[in-house]
Amino acid sequence: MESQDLRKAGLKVTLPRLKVLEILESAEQRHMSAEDVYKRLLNMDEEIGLATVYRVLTQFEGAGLVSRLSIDGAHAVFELEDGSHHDHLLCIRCNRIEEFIDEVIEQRQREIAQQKGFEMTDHSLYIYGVCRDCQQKNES
Amino acid sequence: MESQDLRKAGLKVTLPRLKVLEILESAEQRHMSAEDVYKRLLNMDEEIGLATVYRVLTQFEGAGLVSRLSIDGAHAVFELEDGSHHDHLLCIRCNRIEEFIDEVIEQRQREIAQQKGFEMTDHSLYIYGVCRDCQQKNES
DNA sequence: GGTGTAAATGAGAACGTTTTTCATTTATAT
DNA sequence: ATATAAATGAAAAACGTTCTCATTTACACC
Ligand SMILES: [Mn+2]
Ligand SMILES: [Mn+2]
Ligand SMILES: [Zn+2]
Ligand SMILES: [Zn+2]
Repeated sequence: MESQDLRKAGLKVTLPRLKVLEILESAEQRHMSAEDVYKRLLNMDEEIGLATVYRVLTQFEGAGLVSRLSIDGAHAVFELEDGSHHDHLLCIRCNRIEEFIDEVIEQRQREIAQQKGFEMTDHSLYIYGVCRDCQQKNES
Repeated sequence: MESQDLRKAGLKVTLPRLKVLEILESAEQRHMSAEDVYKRLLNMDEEIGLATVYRVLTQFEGAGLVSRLSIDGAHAVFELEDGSHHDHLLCIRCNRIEEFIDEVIEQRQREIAQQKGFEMTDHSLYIYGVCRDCQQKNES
């Protein structure tokens, strides 16, 4: 019952919020843009505006239910927050997104921040490349 | 003589391009947004449009003369390309930007890409935090 | 179950950054 | 000097995202 998640987050239980949560939970793609979510809503014949989708996703972010990736110049994408930090690998051909976590990198980042006198609050790491599938498609 | 840099890059030698190059070379801040460059031009009483500044910076990027940082949701910032890759630390209070390079992180990234079957083409790493100066200003 | 109130929504306007369009100007090869 | 392709300025458009404001809705209380 997702209603509890919403109430716990101090948000009223409304149809747009339930539907957006449902989409994020059942999507085959874990990382979705606001536009992706909006299109899915249209397919489900839900008359929910794009502005509402943005609002809801932003509120979910504030409530810690989702996190937002700000990839380069592209759209922001959102994913359900599962409490575990991770970073991302992106295919520049097909936009596939893979996740990874590397403690060595995490630790080095902390050391670099300390060495430069920074109190680290966050970091953002994206590795770009061509995924295995896209490499094969390109063999000539 | 910056004209040579331009000609080498296959770009005609024009006043806007010379001025933008000059600004990037003499700026006290190594990282500048298009707007920053444009404002500097106005101060120098050069009547160069913002669209031209964007165009020139984008061409310089294509020619390998400058590189573009796409920081989170903020403006893009540009810096003169010196051939040496580095990553960035950003102060979330005063927007100060510091540079660093860490071979351990670079190497781990290569390993992660390989492990996931990606042919790595690029990466982007930003560490966010509060710089030393801004920490002191906040002591209560 | 009604009622009142604050919160949430939809539609479209506004936003800030960046790109495009198009008529005019300019650099450069001849 | 001339011709031609490239570069420019100004304004409009594009883009993703946020805001405004009139209307609707959730839900605390009776
Ligand atoms: Mn993820
Ligand atoms: Mn730099
Ligand atoms: Zn791919
Ligand atoms: Zn600072």
